Amino acid sequence: MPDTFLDKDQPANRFARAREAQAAAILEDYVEMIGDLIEEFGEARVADIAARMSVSQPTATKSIARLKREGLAMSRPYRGVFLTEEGAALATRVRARHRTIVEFLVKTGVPRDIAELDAEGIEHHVSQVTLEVFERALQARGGD
Amino acid sequence: MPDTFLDKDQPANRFARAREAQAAAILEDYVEMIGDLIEEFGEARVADIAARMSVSQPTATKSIARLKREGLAMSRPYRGVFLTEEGAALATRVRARHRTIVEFLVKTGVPRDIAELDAEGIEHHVSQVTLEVFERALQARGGD
DNA sequence: ACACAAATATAGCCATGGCTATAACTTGGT
DNA sequence: ACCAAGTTATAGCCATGGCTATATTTGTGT
Repeated sequence: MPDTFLDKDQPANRFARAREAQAAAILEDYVEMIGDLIEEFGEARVADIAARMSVSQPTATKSIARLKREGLAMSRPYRGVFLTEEGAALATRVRARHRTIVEFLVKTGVPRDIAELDAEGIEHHVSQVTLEVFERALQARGGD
Repeated sequence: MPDTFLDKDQPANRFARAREAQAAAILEDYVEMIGDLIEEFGEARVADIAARMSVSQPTATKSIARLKREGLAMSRPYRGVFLTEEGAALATRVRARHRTIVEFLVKTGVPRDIAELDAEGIEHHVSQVTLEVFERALQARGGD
């Protein structure tokens, strides 16, 4: 079980911690989305990644380069992007976490479409402990 | 009642939305902290701001310059930093929101210290609707 | 009054993550 | 086989938010 989602060292104060989380956020988002695209289409094209992120194609290319540097993705020029084992594992964890948060918010009373929007920002800042609390809350009043 | 916390236009997709929230986050953090310092010490010195943000003094100075550009703070060279009316109002809202989120997490079962840490990242991504849901949840099981 | 210490500002560097414009490569159709 | 269209890469720009090193200003103590 992962103790974290993507971090190397833990910072001193809460602001520094939030900054670190933010740095990981984009990587997590890309990895999750690339996973989605591969599942849907069998491959992730740069153009599709850019469209889904609402970002220009060169921006997507640049971020993908960073993913590659970080060992989360692989690609050859002019070909699709694929995830490494590590990237795929991260994608799985990120997706599960996203779902947990959305479902928790919905159960709490937040309309689903708003829960989806909020979860996108929230998910990168929820600690493992809090995530487990959410999961337990879901199971507790789960069946209804 | 504010419909938002700090935004000019609402973006198309969830990732774009999260990016916007992130851009506002630092301003919100600084404004809240400057408010805290003024309350505690009667003024907010650059050095104290830097220390609390765990950031170098020049970095704090640069961010303060941005606050001034955005009309949230005022200062004269080598003097303390103060909030504009708008900045003070934002600080109040941000502080209330922070407290709501922490209390909600605590009520849900998250240890307070962890709730504090998580709230720091989460708070900038919680919509008004979700915040109200949290407030209602607190009132509902509030007294215990 | 002045020197020195402390605080703030400035200069200049870096990486990230946006963008547009353009080059290079792939691919499909004739 | 080749050309056009579509896709990806590259170049080069900008703002943000980090940093260190250094200049400037404030203010304090003798």
